[in-house]
This record gives sequence, structure tokens and C-alpha cells, in this order.
Amino acid sequence: MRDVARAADVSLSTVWMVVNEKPGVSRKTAERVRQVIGELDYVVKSGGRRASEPVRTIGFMIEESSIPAISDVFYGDIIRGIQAEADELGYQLALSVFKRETHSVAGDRLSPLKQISGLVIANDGDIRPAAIMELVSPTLPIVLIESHISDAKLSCVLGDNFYAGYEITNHVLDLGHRRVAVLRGPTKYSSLVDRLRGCLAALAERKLSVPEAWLPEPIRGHPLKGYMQMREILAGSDDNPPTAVIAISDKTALGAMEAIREFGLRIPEDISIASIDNTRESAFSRPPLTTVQIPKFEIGVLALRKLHDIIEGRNTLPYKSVVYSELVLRESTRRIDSYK
Amino acid sequence: MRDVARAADVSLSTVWMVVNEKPGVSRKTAERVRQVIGELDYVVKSGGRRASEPVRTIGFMIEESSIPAISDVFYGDIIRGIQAEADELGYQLALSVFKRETHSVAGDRLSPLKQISGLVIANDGDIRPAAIMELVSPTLPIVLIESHISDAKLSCVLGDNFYAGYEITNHVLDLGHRRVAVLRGPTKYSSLVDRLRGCLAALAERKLSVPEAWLPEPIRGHPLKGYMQMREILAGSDDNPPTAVIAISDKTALGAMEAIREFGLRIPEDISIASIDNTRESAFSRPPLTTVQIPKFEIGVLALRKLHDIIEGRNTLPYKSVVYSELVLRESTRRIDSYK
DNA sequence: TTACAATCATGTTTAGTAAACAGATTATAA
DNA sequence: TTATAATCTGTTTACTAAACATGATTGTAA
Repeated sequence: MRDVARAADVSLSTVWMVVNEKPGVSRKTAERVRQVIGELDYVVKSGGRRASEPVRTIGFMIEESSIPAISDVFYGDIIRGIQAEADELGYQLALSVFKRETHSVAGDRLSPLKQISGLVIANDGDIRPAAIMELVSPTLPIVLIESHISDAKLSCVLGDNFYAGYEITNHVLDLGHRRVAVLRGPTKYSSLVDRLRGCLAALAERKLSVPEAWLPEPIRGHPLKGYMQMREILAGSDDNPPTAVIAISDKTALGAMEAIREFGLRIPEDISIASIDNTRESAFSRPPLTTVQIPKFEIGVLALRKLHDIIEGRNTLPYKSVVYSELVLRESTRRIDSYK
Repeated sequence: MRDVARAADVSLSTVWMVVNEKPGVSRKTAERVRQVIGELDYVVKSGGRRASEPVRTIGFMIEESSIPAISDVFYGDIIRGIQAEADELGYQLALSVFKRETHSVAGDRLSPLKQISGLVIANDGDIRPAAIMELVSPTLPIVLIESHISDAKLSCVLGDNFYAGYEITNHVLDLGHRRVAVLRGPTKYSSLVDRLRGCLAALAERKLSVPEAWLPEPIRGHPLKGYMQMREILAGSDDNPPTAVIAISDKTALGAMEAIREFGLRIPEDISIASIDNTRESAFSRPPLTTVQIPKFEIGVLALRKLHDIIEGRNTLPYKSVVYSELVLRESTRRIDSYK
């Protein structure tokens, strides 16, 4: 580097600035230095004072059962967003897997995370509030993704789940449907609970409600909850099935569509179905699903940005960051009177 | 300044750095320069190239009818928060009053705001979405306070109104009340609409609903909405009044308490009443009001911080910042069975 | 051979400067 | 009176010297 500096007739510091793309070098000089670097075949070696900002690591915690979720469409997009912003801000990502069996998370679980400067927790439902509370400490910044704990005021990034539920319900009601079934999700997912509340609020505003049989609890642990719930509804309503179904997630909707087809009903001619997520599959189902877009990539980006702000000492007050959702109209919903 | 530099045996730039408290001067040198400045009785004159960062101004827009609101308890706290953070970040605040009569806001209204670098809009309901949309431009960063426009994805800072409504309703229901009246607000206040939705969602989750007579519309333009609504409810329910009332805001609750007293009923012995806001008055009403704390000061701080981020080019993606609310238990609510 | 210190080679950072820059004011010329 | 040049002020950028931190290498003594 010293040689380059001499050859280009600038100081050592200037060469360093050019190499590290720091501001404070004019276009002209930078160009000249770069040229000399080329001529001398100079390559930066390691060594020297360690960078004042070593690569900081942030932990990304996800529960064991969701590991395939890394390639999963919903969390996949979120993780892409986190990764993208981590690169941008110069963080490294360390994956931390949470095992449900180990009910305590603090001591041993955290040990590989001793060195991290912040933690993003993507809660798929099985990381219980108590376990998260164990992690909370003034020294470890934490940002939750798509989940929030009512009693603990933690920083989190969420889709506008309540409004998504509200909006999709109003869409269905605006199409004239009154015999509506709702496929809810497990209560451990706070995002799905919020969606359901939005749905209930929309119904209540019109002084409507869903009969209990058409708002079945999901079956614990069953992988095809939507399919099972829909079968239950259709089997229980004889010749008078609902004219529309609101599913709490795209996955639920896809399962439900399977069940509807098995009962020989057509979508949307006999039954309209709508849901929330706008996962990639939803565009390619038959028929394409009317759903609500949750900006997953952006949630990831925002989560990392927020964590960064907390690490840097800005943003001391915890609050929810809620990104806007948007109705995506496709072909699985239809006006009821046009087929009366 | 040149003389000081010569006397202290440093460069002009160094003196400037000392005067402007910029980094890059060692303790020792700075001390020497400051001493020389003292000896020579040097004072900075104006003139020279204008500071690259002149005092930037941000506009604070509020509607005409709310000007007394500046001293009002709710907006008062928010404004204190904005002011505090503006000082912190080096902004000046310019007040802009929105007149309802001038239905267009863009041209003439904005003119005094031509020079501002950002705008905080505290919407008390009368700044219609269309008027706000007229202001939206890629060059003018805007942050909304305690209001959001469903269709336009704008940056905003809100209390957790939905959850506040949900929480206070659950509190009342947990006390065993089932004959519950709800005092709603005008629909132009999106924050009050959200509170009502939270309330309806909580009721719907327990398969309860409010009879229409106990969910009266507020009287347009009447200054004592809560009082009037409560009278209507009590007058219409003969000898069987509700056992609990949920008011959408502290102000509504205070009015309602007046009406309840006039009907010769006791709080909380005959009727429990709870609301949302935790304005200062609510602690001193008789009895002190059970309510939900909306962190007003923090909303103001956050709004300005968020606007600053947008001005600085960070935070390009608009989202809602929702600060946590908290139940404040006081004496206006009581378990129903203890007085059966 | 091992232990340890000195030196060297590397890149990184801080404190500092020279010179260009820009608005306001004053002097000078048209 | 108006235009323009000179000059006053403070401000900013591009750049450097020297101190700094770390790992590798070498020299020296046990």
C-alpha cells in the first residue's frame, strides 16, 4: 500500500480511503489511485489494526419445527429481507434453533449466542412468551417478528394482521355473502389471532356473527388443519353450506379448497373463498386465490433496521411497527347474487 | 478568526471546528484555542457561506377547531413530546392551522409551509383524507399522528387503540358484567373507530354483542356527546340500565358520569364505567376513572423521530408505529356480583 | 528446542491543514 | 444610481502526517 501511495503521489491514508470506498477522496484522485493499483497488481492483505467495527453478529431465532421454514414461502421471504438488510448494514446472521423440549431457553440455549449484539425472534407459535421473557435483558436488544406479547412491551415488526382480517371480511360481505364460515388458526399464533379479531370486528360492525359450527377450532397438531376444518363444516351443514369461506391463512385456504372440491362444489360458483398471506402458491392455485398481501420481505428488512437502531442506541422506546397490507383480488371470490 | 488561528498556532479550520464543537480536535488543542479566544475577546460574527445545515423547520398541522387543543391535555402532551424531540434533533416547529372551510389545502394553505422539510399532521378528524392526499408528494415527508388513512399507505404514529379497546372491554367483562353499553365516537376519528373495533372484537370473542340502543351514535357537533349519549341510554332502559359502560374516550366518560349522577345512580355501585386515554383529569374525577393509558408524550417524540428518519433518507418504507397502551385500574369499575 | 522480546509489515484511525468556496459588505467605476 | 469588483466573514472538502493496533518474523537467551 505504501508503494501504491508513492507511485500515485498521494498519502497512505488516501490509498486506504480509495480501497475502502470511504468518502473524502475526489473523483480524480480516486481514479488515479485505482489505476496505479491496477498497474502494480496490488491486493489488500489482511493484518494491521483490526477494523474498529468488527463484523457484528445478530442472532435469528426460530423454533426447531420450523427449520424447513427457512425455505418456506412465508418465512423464506422474511429471511431474504433480513439477510438483504444485514448485508447492507454489515451484520452477520447466526441461526439459533429453539427446541420446544428444552423449556428453559436462557442459560444453555443462549450460550452460542453470547457474542451477538442483537436477536430477531421469528415466532411460529412454539416459543412461549415465558421463554422469550427469560431472554429479555437490558443488554440484549430483541425484535420480534409477526408476533407480539400482550403483557410485555417488546419491539416487534408485524403485518397489519388485524386490518387484513377486517379488509378480507368486508370484501366478502361486500360481495353480498351472508352465510360465511371462518377457518381460524391456533391461538398460539398471535398474528392469526389478530386476523380473526379483524374478521370478527368487521362482522360485528354489520351486526353479523358466525354460527359456532362455522367457526371450528383447528385440530391440534394435525398438519392439514384447513382441510379438516372445511370437511367438518361441509359435513355438518347438509344441503345448506356457507356461500363463502374466510381462511385465516393461504395454507388453510389451500387445504379447504381441497375439501370443497371433494364435496363436489365449485369455487367460486358455489362457494367463494378468500384468505390472507399472498404466499406464492396462492397465485397458482385453481382458481387463483383472492387474498391479502402481507409484505414479508419488507417485514424482514424493517426488523433488521429496527434492531440496528436499538443496538445503536436510538429508538429506546419499544413499539410495534405495522406494515401495510393490501387486498389482492383474484378469482376465488364472486358476487353472490350473480349465481342465485 | 484568522487572528485567533495565528495566535494559537493552528489553522483556520481548526479554530472553526473548536467554535462549532465539531469532532476532530484533540482536547489539548481545543483548550488552547478556547483560551486564545478568551484572551482576544473574539466573538463569531455572522456572514460567510451559509451553514450547510440551516435550522430546518418542520410544520405541525392542526385544524382550526383544535387550536385550544394546544393547551388541551391530549394534544398538549403530544406537542410537548414533539417539541422536546425537535429541540433534540435541531428542528424548529412551525404551526400551520388548517381551516375546514378552505376545502382545498394544497396551494394557498401550503404556501407558508413552502420551506419546511417535513410535516406532522395531528388530525382531529376534520382534515379529510382527500386534503391530506393533496399534500402528499415525494418531496415532502409527512407523518400522521393518531390517525391513519386506510387506502393511503402513509407513515403514522398511533396509540394501540385497537388493543386498548380490546383490553378495557375484557376488563369489564372479566368483572362479570354482561349488560354493557358502549359510547362510541364520531367515525371521522380513525383512532376512535379502532378503539370501537377492539371493543367489538372482544365482545365477539365471547359471543356477546351490544343491543343497538346501547351503542348510540354520537350527536353531530354537540359538545357534550358523552353526556347526551348516556342520557339517551338511561332514558331508554327504564328500570333496567346497563351495569357497565365503556366510553371511547375519557372526555366521553366524564360527560357520561355527569348523566349517570343526574339519574341518581352511583358509580361504581350501580354502574361501572371505564374508558380510554388516561388524560390528566381522569385521575381526579369522582370516582377516579379506570382507563387505558395512551402514551401521548411518547407518540410526539416518536413522530418527530420518524419524520427525521424519513427526511434523512432512512426509513423509506411507510408503516404504522404503534406504541403500547396500558390498563390503569382505578375506582370507577367494580365486580358485578359483589353488589347483586 | 523453547520462551520471550524486539522489530517489522500490514492496514486503520485521528487530528490536523491548505485551499477552494460562498454569502455579505464595502469600495470603485460606469 | 446602478453595476461590478474587491474583500470581509465563516464553511467545507480533499488530503496528509503521525500515531495506532495487530499478526508475522526474527533475534537472542535459557
